[in-house]
Amino acid sequence: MSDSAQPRTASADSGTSTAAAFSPLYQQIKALLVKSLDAGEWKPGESIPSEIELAARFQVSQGTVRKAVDELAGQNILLRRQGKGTFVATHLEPRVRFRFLRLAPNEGAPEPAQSKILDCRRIRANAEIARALEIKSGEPVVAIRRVLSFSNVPTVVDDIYLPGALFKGLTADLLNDYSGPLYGLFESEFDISMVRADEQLRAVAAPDDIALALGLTAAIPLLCVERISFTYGNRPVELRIGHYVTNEYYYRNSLN
Amino acid sequence: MSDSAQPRTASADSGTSTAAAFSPLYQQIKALLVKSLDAGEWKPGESIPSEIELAARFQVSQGTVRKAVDELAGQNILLRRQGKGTFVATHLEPRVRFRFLRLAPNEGAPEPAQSKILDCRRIRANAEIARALEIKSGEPVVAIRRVLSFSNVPTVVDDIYLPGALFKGLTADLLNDYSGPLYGLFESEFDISMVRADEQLRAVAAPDDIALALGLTAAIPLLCVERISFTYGNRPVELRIGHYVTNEYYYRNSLN
DNA sequence: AAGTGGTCTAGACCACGTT
DNA sequence: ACGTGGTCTAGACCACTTT
Repeated sequence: MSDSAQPRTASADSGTSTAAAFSPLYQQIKALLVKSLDAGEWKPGESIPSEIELAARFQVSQGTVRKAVDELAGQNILLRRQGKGTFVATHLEPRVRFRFLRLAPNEGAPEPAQSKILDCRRIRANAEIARALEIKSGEPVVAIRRVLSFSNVPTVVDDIYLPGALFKGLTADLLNDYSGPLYGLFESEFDISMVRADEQLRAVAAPDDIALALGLTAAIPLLCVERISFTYGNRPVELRIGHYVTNEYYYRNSLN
Repeated sequence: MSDSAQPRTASADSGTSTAAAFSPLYQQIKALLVKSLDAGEWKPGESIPSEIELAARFQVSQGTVRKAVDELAGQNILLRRQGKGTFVATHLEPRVRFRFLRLAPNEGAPEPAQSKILDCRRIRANAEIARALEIKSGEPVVAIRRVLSFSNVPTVVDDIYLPGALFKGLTADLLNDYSGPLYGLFESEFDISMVRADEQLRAVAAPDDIALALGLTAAIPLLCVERISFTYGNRPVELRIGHYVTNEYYYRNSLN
């Protein structure tokens, strides 16, 4: 085997416009890996094939597979463990949990949250929900309201909206019977992995119903967090509007 | 030259405890590069030597230099430009500006902010400032208050605290004569590059003086952002407490 | 044409975990 | 001992920018 280092050009010319998009081999491998993940070939928590096996499967060198896997590991989609293998990230591992829950106490160590479901019903998407989930207005949506407490202090009210088509058997009973992070339930019961999220943060006066759910007597300022979560391929699968009490807790962030 | 792939072990045993910390070559190179950046060998905006030159200088292969540079580029400390070279990141480039200013308008495209200095004086560090900046209580600190406006709407009040020892000639006049991002001024006038920051976010009722500075009539909820900024080597060099009006703007964030 | 970073390969060896 | 990911090297070629 002599030189075979030429990347296979990914996309054909679309006819009209400029040059064909050049796509490096490792990007193509990366896309293939994501496709397999999306198809459920490897489930969260499981290991994917070794680099050598993947190299053989895709007919590229181990180094090229490595670069593809490196990027997916950098996006926290895969998890490398030296000596053991490469694993599909899961929200059931404690290590990953605080990636999406950014509340930390002003003092002391973080504690696990207790969740209480206040409501779970099927509604039709209004314009805002439809836009966020990229579905049509009027399509079915599961609407959940829950309270998160730390050390028995109610701290967060989340309003969660999920595409009905993807969450068929989701009921209040199922939610109540489950303890652990919601995203873990979504993985194990509905085969939906949350991979990334965008958030918009604002300070607002507590709306009446939220204040009530939190046991607040006045409309104190709350941190309003509007989140859209995405699964593989940047497909939005959750809209979540949270209201956080930020007296004893704060939202932590890092700028790089 | 045969095999010379053995990494030079970085640290000697400290005597007491367990095995010597293994440090890969590229990490050592990375540390050397940061050291040079910190020493001002290459200034923000300038290019660093080519990979081939660096490989010769450090007596390693180009691939090892590449991995070190890759990581620094991933941290936004360096900036790679194909065909041109590798450059030291600078806050004067528009591309980098929105990395540290996370306010985006509810509608429309982001606009540049106008800054107005309300105050600039030298004070002594109280306990909170001293802890954040890792200096002693009572040491000199530059305290700045400014307002940021978008389209002439006052939106942010920042209280900024800087170690006096590092910002000798910083005066209100200097700040007023300057237009552009503060971090750009810090780079060009004081040789201090902001590389990373940690933030704590809370919703608070507007304090009186802040409300006054923003032209608010009532104590509406504000987003309070407490930021500690770091230069090379994780040395804290700025404490900044911002209060944001989040009616027309929001704080954007991404979770990965 | 020359120089830069970007991709790809092949092979050696190291560190870690399991068998 | 073996298999996994992690590091390091050397060399070829590609893509982009400047001379």
